[in-house]
Amino acid sequence: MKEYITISELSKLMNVSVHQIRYFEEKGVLYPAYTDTNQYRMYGIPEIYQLSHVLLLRKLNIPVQQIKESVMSYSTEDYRHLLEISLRDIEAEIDQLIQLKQFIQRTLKEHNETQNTPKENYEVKYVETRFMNKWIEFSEEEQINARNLYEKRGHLTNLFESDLHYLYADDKVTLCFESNESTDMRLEKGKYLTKRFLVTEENDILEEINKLHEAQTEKQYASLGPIVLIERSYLSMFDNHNLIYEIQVKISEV
DNA sequence: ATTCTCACA
DNA sequence: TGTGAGAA
Repeated sequence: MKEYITISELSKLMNVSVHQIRYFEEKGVLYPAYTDTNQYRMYGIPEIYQLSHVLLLRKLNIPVQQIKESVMSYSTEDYRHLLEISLRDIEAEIDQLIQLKQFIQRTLKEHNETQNTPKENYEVKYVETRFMNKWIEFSEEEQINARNLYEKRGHLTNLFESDLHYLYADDKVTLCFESNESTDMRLEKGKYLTKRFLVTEENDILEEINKLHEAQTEKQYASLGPIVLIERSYLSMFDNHNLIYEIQVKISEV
């Protein structure tokens, strides 16, 4: 009898919890070799193999129910198929993680940039063509609230994970987000009068729009398109009281 | 030390 | 799909 081990010994051997071993038994994927007179579960070599088999399939995110089916009735072809499915799932996961990684890197980089340039000055800079997806259109007086966000909700999944673009033109505000594909909306490449600023209250935004108009007329720039207000919403993670904005307008020097 | 059951995430 | 607590 001594060549068999108890459940806690098996759990230490395989680095899993005692609980989990019993759970596998309840689900019908691993049974003890026999149960001792004291009702203790006892396990031998075949059970150790079986447990590693189960654990391996679990690592591939295969549900226990399916492991049970596989143990009972799967052909080698079925197993091939099983692994191919897992491969696809794992690759999808890797893609997601890469996306997350890039998001983190972008955010850290942008945060550094905003930290290193606390200047609140206007500057003229060249900006490449950007494609916009129109999301919501509303009038200047209208406020954004949870309700109309919800009612105009589209297929948008990662709401505040990208920069929100507010385009001010013809007394309308159009809320957009940037896209890679070429859509009907676009912001032309060219020189833009730009400024970064922090906002604590809604009113600050309107103020900044007026200031931009002033700066523009002062320097005699003609505007060649909407005023673009970019909200770095995810950067507010670093500071709950402030949102970072960049305001832009395309200009032609006169 | 191990068993079972129940509640919980 | 597990985990944690409590009683036996």
